[in-house]
Amino acid sequence: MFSKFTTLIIKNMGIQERKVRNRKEMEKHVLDAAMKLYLKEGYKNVTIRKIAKTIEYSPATIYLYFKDKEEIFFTLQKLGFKKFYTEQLSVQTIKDPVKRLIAHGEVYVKFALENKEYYDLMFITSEPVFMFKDRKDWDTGVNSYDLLKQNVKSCIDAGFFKSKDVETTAFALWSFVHGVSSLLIKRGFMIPDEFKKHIVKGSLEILGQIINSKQQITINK
Amino acid sequence: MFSKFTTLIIKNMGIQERKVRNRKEMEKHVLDAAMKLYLKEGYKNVTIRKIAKTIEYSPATIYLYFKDKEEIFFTLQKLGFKKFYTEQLSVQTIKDPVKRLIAHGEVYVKFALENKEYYDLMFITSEPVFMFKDRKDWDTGVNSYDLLKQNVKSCIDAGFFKSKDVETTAFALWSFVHGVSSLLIKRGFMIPDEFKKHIVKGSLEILGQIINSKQQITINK
DNA sequence: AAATTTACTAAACATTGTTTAGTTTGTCAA
DNA sequence: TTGACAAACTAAACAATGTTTAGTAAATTT
Repeated sequence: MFSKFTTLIIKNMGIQERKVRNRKEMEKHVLDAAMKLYLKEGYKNVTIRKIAKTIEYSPATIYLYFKDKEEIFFTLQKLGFKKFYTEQLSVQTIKDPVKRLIAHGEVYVKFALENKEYYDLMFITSEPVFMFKDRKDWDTGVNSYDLLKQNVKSCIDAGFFKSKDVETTAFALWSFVHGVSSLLIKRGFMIPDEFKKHIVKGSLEILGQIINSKQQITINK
Repeated sequence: MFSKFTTLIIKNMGIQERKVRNRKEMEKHVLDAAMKLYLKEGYKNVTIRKIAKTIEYSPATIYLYFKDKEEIFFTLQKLGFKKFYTEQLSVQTIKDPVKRLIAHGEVYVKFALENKEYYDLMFITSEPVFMFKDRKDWDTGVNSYDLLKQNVKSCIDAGFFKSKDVETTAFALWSFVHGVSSLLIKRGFMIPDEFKKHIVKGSLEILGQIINSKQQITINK
């Protein structure tokens, strides 16, 4: 009876685990297919039917894994925020507050330009109209902004920046890196390719100047 | 024979003019209806059928005035650029280059926040996938950017800014005001309303600091 | 008055997201 | 192993979309 009992549990658990695994695999297939289609021709190109054809299932099956099309994009967005937050954490090892904040800005723009589609979904497009019923879904986004404010505060505490208003300064810095990123992503065609690197570099130098502002004034060249 | 000839022309011209007038009126009706729907619930809410119902014509009629839905939005975009350029021109009366450039930035953000939908169509959304076959369609956009570069150059010539690179500096400034504008428009819900004015003001002060950078260093408080 | 052009529309088409109702397959107690 | 049950999947249909076609009625020209 003991063996029978255990085998039952073991069997159940094995099956249950496989089922969870299968479900996650299926979800991933859908997300991968959606991202692939989005990459190729944008939001309009991502149809449930095309996703279904890509993963070789019927359209109806997709609705067993995602409530609707919106949820698919919302999930992709969440994945983007997760990756984004992880990459941003990497700068926290830098001790010097100014260097850290500058690196933070660089990582931000780097992420945006290396993950254009994610960035688009996260901060530009309004397509997957946000589902902000659960605040926790927005968590990594909030965490990222908190991280920025924390790093801004370190600089202000160390005597940098003209203003001592953390909130406003953080917003201004965010605006700057977001502006650089989104213009390059959405209006990149306006700028010749050979200029782009130069422009990013130049913009980041200006970012450095903003952060360093107070210090440089006292130096008085 | 003379009178017959002239009356013919006059008659034709009257009819022709009325036809042109009618056509323009109809186009305006369509555009107004589209904008009204867009305002209420965004791009997804603007359907040809709803526009048709609003203006009390059949859906097919709309296709006599616009090639497709895209062209409707493209036209709205062009109207936005026109308004945008006109408003920006107003700062050109300011003689002092620094004051002029700061005012330019203020007018930019002001336009964006007062014409959120236009700004969205012009610089954020990718929905009306751009029709850039004719460069002239993009003219007022280019003019606006040229205006900015001109104003940046005046400041650089007058000894402001750390960098002497007009192209990069102009892009950085554009990034900044675009970042402020687009974040407020698209992610405004993240910021309590009572902070918004404060944040805009603070950001514009930072903009002023960037522009004034060289000057302030030599002053050395 | 006849011919022609213009302004308009009803009806249809293909494509979309999504639901329903049902089938097939897998799981498990007996 | 078998019969009941649940899980996984799908064909077919639905309503809404952008757009086209083929045609009508009115305005205009000849």
